[in-house]
Amino acid sequence: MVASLVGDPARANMLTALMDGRALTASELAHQAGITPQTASSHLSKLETGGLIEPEKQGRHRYYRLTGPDVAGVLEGLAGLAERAGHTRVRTGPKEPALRRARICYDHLAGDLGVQMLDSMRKQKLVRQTKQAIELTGEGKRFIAEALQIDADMLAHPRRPVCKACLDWSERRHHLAGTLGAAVMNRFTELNWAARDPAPGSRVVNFTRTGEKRFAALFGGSEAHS
Amino acid sequence: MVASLVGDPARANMLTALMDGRALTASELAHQAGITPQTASSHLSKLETGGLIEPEKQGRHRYYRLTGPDVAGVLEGLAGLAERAGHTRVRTGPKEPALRRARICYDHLAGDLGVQMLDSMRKQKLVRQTKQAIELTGEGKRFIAEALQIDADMLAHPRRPVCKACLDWSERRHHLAGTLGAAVMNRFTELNWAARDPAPGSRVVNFTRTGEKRFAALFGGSEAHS
DNA sequence: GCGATGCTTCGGCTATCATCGAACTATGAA
DNA sequence: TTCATAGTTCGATGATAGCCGAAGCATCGC
Repeated sequence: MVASLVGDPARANMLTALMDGRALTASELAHQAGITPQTASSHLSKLETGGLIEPEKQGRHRYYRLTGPDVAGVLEGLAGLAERAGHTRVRTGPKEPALRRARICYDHLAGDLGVQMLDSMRKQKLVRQTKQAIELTGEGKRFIAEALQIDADMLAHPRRPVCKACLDWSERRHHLAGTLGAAVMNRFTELNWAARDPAPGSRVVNFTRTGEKRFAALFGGSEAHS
Repeated sequence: MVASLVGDPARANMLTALMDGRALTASELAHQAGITPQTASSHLSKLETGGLIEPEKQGRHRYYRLTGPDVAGVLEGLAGLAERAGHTRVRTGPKEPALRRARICYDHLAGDLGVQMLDSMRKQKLVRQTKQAIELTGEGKRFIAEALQIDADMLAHPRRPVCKACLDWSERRHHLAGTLGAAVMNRFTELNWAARDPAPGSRVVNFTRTGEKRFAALFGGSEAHS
């Protein structure tokens, strides 16, 4: 059963550490989970046979990453249930509000700001939502090229859609995923508009003052409240 | 942790039994999971404090149901991951293809036919998708009143939207949930168009010959393949 | 009242599984 | 070659938690 894999605290910690989409080595994951390398090795092999993570050998290191965004989606869903149940066990630090405002979901922006961005993009007709998929409009392609210096043609990927709606557990609405979502988040980091919280294992994203302003200029700071 | 609750086989069986949206008594759930009532009682109280199920007392019976469609959604997601991993442990009966074609998700229709129905409703402009929510159009209200004898005004519910998109793990696309989704499925059963598989714990939905024809007439049988 | 049924609580048994120490393999560096 | 680091496998230990028998409350029917 997949759920029992996620059920163990040590494994859950490792998976949470991988939620930001990076690939981490076995010993880094062991450290994150607070267990010895031997124990971690056992857990990692279980997660691998369960299809939740996949390894990549590089020299004498073994990097592990989540097998796909859908895994991250289910993990977010579980976190949402825990949240809803007032399941306030440990781990409820003071960073909770920050986590709701902006955080990494696999490799793209989630939380209040993530939802706001996708809303604004729809309102500005930069994207068009057909069925469950999202499509970039011509105007949208121009927009990301000019405002964010992202070439829409570079976003094609064999195993992943360019745009995708990902359900946000804290906002219960969609934010932007897919290669575009990842590229936008990446751009924000490069432009020094935002940065991942340096605390190990944290998924919080901190915006700089200028980043906050630019973001508001592009995607509406205060007007779009609903 | 919520995942550890779902991780235990006995509890997973009980939750699976509740996925069709019915409320079952404690002893029925114990039987489904193949355990004694004492053990089941322990499990049920854990699931309750975990916020996954909620009880309703009725005479000397205690009926349990899932606390909401979002719980069913996460369970579907987990099932999807298990499916994707080729996680073919036990329980992979011959009813697999039938399960992909039509099954109960919480209380509404899922699977191939469920996705096809929502697609067709969008194409016929019976519903309008704004953001993550779905709305019934005026034409849609006329349609369900005439074709299915469902009064749109009767669908209001304090804790639940009328229409909602629910992600389908086998099709990876949305099907119709919410009170309308439940009402439609209910109507199909009443009209003898479809029936839940009699096998205990099964989520398969079997369509009758006439049901299949009527469904195709309303929601497109072969034309809408993509 | 009495018995029967549905469900829960308590206590003890047992098995599973996470954990770590120690030893082994493999890659990289000197 | 020799040493160091990254990772794995093996074996033993220990704690958690599922499980059931027995007993205790409720509710229903007579």
